[in-house]
Amino acid sequence: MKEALPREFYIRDPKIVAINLLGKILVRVLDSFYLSGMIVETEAYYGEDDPASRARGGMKKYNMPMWGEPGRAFIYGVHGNWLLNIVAHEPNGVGAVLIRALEPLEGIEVMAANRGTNNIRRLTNGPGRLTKALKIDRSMNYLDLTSRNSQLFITGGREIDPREIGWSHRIGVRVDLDEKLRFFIKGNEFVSREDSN
DNA sequence: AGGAAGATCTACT
DNA sequence: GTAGATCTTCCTA
Repeated sequence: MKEALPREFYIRDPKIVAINLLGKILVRVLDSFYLSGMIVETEAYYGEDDPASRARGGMKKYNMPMWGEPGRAFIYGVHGNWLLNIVAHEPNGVGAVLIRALEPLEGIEVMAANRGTNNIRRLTNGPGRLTKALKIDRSMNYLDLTSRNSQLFITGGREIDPREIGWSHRIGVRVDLDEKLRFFIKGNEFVSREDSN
């Protein structure tokens, strides 16, 4: 199996990281077997100047990872769901990328059991759904995703042609930035929702 | 101590 | 398409 993506991958503008994470593989090591899926939908979040970011309002105990080391997990809860982000920013910056949807690859039966459904398309096509399918919760906060020794890491997947990528405003936020910061693989059936450019 | 908001999900019509 | 459940965290007192 391939190596984990190196730390340098995440030491860039969150928007660049969000786009480049499309097509990569998220791997969850559970007991002695693997659950994995290809990342098909992401969103970029910035620092205190981003009204939709959890960094808005300054550093708190729960959002500290956004100021921390790129390539680590940032996990927090909304509406009773855990959401998985990857810390991503330029040196001395603040930011993270939300993983919004996966295309399931390995361990589909286990994911189905974790989710309590046999509908493959609904296994991991949303930020709260994929964390449940892969058994990701707050205990994995700030875990290093650049190490193959971690229970959660990211490896290279397939190359995505820029023309395969669609984008839209971020979903579920009340006040968004002018720039469209949600990215997805066009036509992929595991994207949470298809939107126009 | 209590209330409200929020990067969501499910079930139902 | 809409309503209600959900639960962590923050803000105010």
